[in-house]
Amino acid sequence: MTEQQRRPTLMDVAQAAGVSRALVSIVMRGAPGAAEATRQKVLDAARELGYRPDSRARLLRSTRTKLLGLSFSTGHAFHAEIVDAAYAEASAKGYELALGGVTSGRPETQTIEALLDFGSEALILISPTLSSDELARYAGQVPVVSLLRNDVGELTDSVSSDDYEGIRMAVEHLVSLGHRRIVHVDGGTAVSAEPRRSAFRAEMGRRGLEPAIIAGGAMEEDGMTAGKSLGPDMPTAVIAFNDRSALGLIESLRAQGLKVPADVSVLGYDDSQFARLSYVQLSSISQDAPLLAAAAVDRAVARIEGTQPPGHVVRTPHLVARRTTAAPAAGG
Amino acid sequence: MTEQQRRPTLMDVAQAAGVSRALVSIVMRGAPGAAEATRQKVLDAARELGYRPDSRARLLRSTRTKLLGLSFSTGHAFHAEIVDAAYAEASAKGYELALGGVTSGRPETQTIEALLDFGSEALILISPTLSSDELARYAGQVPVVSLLRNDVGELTDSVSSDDYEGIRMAVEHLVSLGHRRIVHVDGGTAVSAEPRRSAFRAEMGRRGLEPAIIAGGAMEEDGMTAGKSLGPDMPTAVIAFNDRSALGLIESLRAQGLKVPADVSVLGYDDSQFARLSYVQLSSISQDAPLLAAAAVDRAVARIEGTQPPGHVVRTPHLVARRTTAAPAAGG
DNA sequence: TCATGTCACTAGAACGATCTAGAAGCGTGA
DNA sequence: TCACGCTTCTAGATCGTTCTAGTGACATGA
Repeated sequence: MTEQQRRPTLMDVAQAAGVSRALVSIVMRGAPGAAEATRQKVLDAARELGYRPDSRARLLRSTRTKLLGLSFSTGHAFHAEIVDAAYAEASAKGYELALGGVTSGRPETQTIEALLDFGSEALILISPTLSSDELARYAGQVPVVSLLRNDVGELTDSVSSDDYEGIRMAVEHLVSLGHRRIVHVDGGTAVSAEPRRSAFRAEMGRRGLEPAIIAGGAMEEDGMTAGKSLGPDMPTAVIAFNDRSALGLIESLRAQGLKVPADVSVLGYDDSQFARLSYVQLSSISQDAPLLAAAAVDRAVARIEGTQPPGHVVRTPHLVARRTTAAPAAGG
Repeated sequence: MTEQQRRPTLMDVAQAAGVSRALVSIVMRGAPGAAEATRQKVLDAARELGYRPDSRARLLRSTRTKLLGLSFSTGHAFHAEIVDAAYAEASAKGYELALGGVTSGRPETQTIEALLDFGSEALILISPTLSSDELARYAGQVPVVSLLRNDVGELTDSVSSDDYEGIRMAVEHLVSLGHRRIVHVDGGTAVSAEPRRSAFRAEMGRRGLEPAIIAGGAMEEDGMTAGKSLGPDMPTAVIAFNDRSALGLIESLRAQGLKVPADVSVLGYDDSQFARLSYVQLSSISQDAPLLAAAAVDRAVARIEGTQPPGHVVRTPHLVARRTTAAPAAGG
């Protein structure tokens, strides 16, 4: 049943239309240099045969691939949002996206190699875990844009959100509501956990408050665990490393019979889809995935097409106040 | 800074090693036909120059690409789990994976075209929404495997989980716990919502029970809404369309002051990562993503390498009983 | 000694597109 | 009439591989 017939080539179309291969190439590319009548004739023949240009051959000849490689972690919902936005921005700029998934069994380097093999003209890496040196090695081959992480050395571009400013806003928000005893459940070894930790320390210190930090992580489980250890000395507000941790934290507080935000305010980070769920309504710091993604794509395209040196773009996050933060109880 | 020097080719390596291009090609492919000493000499030269085979040229010449196209929906965590497993299975079979994301702004056809342009030798589509006819058109070009959906016509392969059996197990589980008043919150227009609906009707009917069905969907919000409409005539158990819906449902029940599973048992579907979260512990029907993914990859590879006709693989799901299902209260 | 086979290697033609250089057709002005 | 420029079209080289068909060297067996 499956007709495994050879797929038509430029040559076939050329013969069908009675012109040369070169002219068919011109028409298919939409390049100038073909009379309108011939153009139509060729297009008709191509449609008739079901011709589809062979990108391998095309790309081999014309060093341009118009392809951006994007690596992301499967399982990070926040990354998925970035992928969405990146698709839109890339296609608006006339580029296609090659996706590479990083999973537990598939290290980042392997994903990057695959993206390069596809012919990516630039790489956009979401929260890369490679060292600056390793990144620099790739950056010698193609422009590399690190997304959500900015300590990547001079040869790699970066587009990130201002972690300090995000935490400052978080502290500011809670303090202005009247909170004084605020705890930060950190991100452990996750990318950008450290800058947030130190930002928290600095901003609390600046206000003369005690910067209590508890070990956490990037997942619900981490928030759960942190929530339990909070027990004896319960603060009036908690800033979680991210939304997923915040969700686990809230769950743990509930289990302890505490109400959010009546007894404890909880602030997330990322403003992910979880935060927006109607039954969660998590107050969160938004890094604005679509904007970041667009900026990263723009940066990659600029590097490909221009001769600009690598640069570091930092965007300011913003606070999205929902239902999990409020003024502390009178006795707090 | 960025040295934009031409990347080395087979020719460069050949000259450096003092042999012919063909021999370098043989060595790089690990093909037989080269003396060990020469092999080493060539490999050294290649390493020295930082040679990396140009996949475009390679693929152009050897019609084989060893590439499987996989389309998935960003935002579906369950799909991400499949992607993970597919990567592992594909690489075990010596294939690379090309990922294509389907988003709201990027229809399935566009994703498929992109995957074909990359040179995919077969397509694996997770829950495709195209009609059988449209799928058949693509199936004329390359083998197409539909994952999680099996009503795809004769020309398209499919790997799916037995929805009837899944629902049967769900009903069986709840009935054996002592439940009689069971409601199914369905998946609305989602893929495989219909087979689950009718399976529920049949299995309840077979037991002489009333098959109550409430309109739902695939997201938390849908479960929330359904949960509210349950109000006046609360059943003792609910089978949700999937885990996300189940989560919303549980949240809605909680808001109504009901305890799960003491007052109402809730059963999910997919056994996704959400179900496994320690604070959720959702009982669920597992479709076993890794197994399904592996089966789909196997099927695709078999179709590529053999001459088998399209086929439909159906796997049996299994029940994972956790903490959200229990015997109904005495008065129930 | 000579056909035969095996092994290591090579020259040159593919693959299917794009690109360069140039040819053909046609109108225009000197 | 001829040179010139413009538009439209074509032949052939080219991209970096793999594949086909072979070549030469050497060993083997009759």
